[in-house]
Amino acid sequence: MARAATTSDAFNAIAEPRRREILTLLIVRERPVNEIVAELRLDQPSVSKHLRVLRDVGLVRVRCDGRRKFYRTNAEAIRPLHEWAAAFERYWSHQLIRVKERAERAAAQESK
Amino acid sequence: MARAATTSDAFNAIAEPRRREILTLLIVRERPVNEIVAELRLDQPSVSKHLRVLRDVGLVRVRCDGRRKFYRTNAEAIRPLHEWAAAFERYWSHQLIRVKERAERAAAQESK
DNA sequence: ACATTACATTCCCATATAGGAATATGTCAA
DNA sequence: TTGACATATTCCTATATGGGAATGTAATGT
Repeated sequence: MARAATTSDAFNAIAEPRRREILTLLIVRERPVNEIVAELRLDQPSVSKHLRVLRDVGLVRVRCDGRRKFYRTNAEAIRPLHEWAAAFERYWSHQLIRVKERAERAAAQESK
Repeated sequence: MARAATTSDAFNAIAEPRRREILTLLIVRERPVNEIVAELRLDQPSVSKHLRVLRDVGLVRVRCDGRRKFYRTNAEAIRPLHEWAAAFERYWSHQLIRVKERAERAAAQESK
């Protein structure tokens, strides 16, 4: 089998750096497509395709107004990612403590 | 261009569900490959290949002991993901507040 | 009606899988 | 040495891109 589709879930969708940039841009406020194009300096079709992926997994929402479409990030859809990563939080704290302790022991050793 | 390599960064590496399972398993304690195989019921070559990807992006570390290799999750490498997602945290809080307020207004309207 | 603006979709292609099967490499035990 | 055990790598293949170019579609202005 090949790699899972980018639209299979938020984890796959955010693997693409451009899509993360779009999400960061659209969390501040909604924007029409041409503004995203101008801001990120990407081709319009490229932006539309990324937005399609983001929309498919619920990471962005659209509001239509005439011929313009305003997109905005749906923060709620990023929560699962945050929670998955947060489960490791206490471990890196521990690792930092261990690193700190080791450094302190080394410093104490050195000063002898 | 095709999709970025799974080894290009942690975001791409964790897009694969099996790799996330491996990371969750190996955060508790280090384990030799055959234990991962048994625990997750995957083929050994598959596990080795996933571990290779995880190792390339620094998400796991190895300790060799005779013919066995003990892998463990390097929590520190998950931190960037956590921080990226955390930047959206306050927005979903806001969204939740808005949803709550809307629900309350609707309820108030209904009771009239 | 017609040109223009704003987006979306389609086609083509080079590239990177992930899984399965087979094989290679490295280490220990008798 | 030889065989068993533990892990890694290589081949093969179907599939899914992401970028570029071209085209489709819908709404607006004149």
